[in-house]
Amino acid sequence: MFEKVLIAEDHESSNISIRKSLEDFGVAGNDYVYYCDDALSRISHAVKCNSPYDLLITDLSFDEDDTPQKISSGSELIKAVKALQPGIKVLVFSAESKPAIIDQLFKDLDIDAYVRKARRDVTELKLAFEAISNKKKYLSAELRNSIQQSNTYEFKEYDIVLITLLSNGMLQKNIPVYLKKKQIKPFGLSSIEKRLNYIKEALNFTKNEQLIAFCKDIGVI
Amino acid sequence: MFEKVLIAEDHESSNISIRKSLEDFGVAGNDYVYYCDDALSRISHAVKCNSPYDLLITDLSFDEDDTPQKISSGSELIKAVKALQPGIKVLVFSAESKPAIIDQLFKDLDIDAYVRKARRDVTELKLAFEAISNKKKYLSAELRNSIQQSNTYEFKEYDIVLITLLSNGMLQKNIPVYLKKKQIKPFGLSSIEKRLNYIKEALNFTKNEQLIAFCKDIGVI
DNA sequence: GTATCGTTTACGGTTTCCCGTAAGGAATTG
DNA sequence: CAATTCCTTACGGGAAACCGTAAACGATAC
Repeated sequence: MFEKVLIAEDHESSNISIRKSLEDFGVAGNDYVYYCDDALSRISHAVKCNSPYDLLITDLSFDEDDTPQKISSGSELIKAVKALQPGIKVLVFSAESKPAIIDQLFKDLDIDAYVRKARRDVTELKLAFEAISNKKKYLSAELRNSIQQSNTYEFKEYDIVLITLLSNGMLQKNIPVYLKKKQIKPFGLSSIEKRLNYIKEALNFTKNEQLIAFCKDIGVI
Repeated sequence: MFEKVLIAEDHESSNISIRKSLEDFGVAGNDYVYYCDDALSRISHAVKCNSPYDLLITDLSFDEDDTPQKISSGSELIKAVKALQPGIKVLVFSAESKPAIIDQLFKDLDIDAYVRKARRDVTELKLAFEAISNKKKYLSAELRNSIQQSNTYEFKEYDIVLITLLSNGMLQKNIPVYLKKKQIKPFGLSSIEKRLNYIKEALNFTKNEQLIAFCKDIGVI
């Protein structure tokens, strides 16, 4: 069972529900914050006071507002927190449904549970608490499946540059001069054509328009 | 003040928070459902019993699951509900942030308030309750701005068809046969080229890629 | 009927894109 | 220092898109 839990969630409504499900689960000592920076300083302070948190519950995306933040996303927060307190358990609670992104959380950030904001999310939160307190990981069967099936193309930074330029209306034949100016290699028109072709082939697309639409959908541009 | 409120929201966590903010606002009589079909039958029943709901609070997107639904989205639900009970007030509570979509809700479905699931959403919910009970509409200043900015060009249905086809990878020169088959006029290649040119000119774009990116951003495709 | 106006379609020249092939360069290996 | 391999760039022919102009069509008015 957890003694101290920290909730980092910017949406008031979600924040309330997380707190409520923690209470239902029998966890009394929980704190909540609406900003990543606040979360990190709480963790840091708790570690210094020798009363560290057992569990961090965090969203992935945090809205920007008039309070500028050093840390602006859940994954950055997790990275920073684990640097301070490697043993802390982490539960991510987010609306994100893209398999590739969720997969990375477990692999790169070694999180302990992922619960998607969805139909039975509160029920799942409790299952996740249960699992973590038994030193297990938690991911719903549904999401586990979609991760296995997902074999999306992994966009490199170079790809994003090209696609962004196209989406800004630059003529393909003018991209070489831009890349040369920015010292991005390769800058030959042929290389650019080849790369775009390669991407489209990998995704089974034929036209740039399709690619742009796809990238907008999955959020890489 | 409202006497009877119905909440249609599939996410357990959001559902809980909406109920809580209604209570805080002093509304005792609220019902909640997790499916659109349930919502419609509740409304229908209440109308028949001569004790109709004053307010419907609904999400826009509902996850599919193993319980197949006739109505699968909030906007369909609103349409069906208004057919039964034209006078009912409607508050949409959703994570959707695309200006075009939110704008349509007010214009086409004549909703009374839109609150985005975001940082201070519970506070906004209460402001929206307040506004509606004073027979006013509610939309946050932030969203009002983004709607004004994105409304530089009004997309017709024909435009959407063309842009969607392009974003699906169809060659421009093949669009005429498609339109002819679907009996959409005009279908001449020249007309298509002219129309696309007209749209791009209006938005100050030069390339299709730019147009696709823009439409994805504001949510018309 | 014919004149007029606006819209739709057809056509042709130019530009851009697409795509295969080959040449140039750098790093690696024997 | 060749030989190789891999990556980058150059080139050229053909396809598609772009763009202006003119012809065809349809509705309306006279």
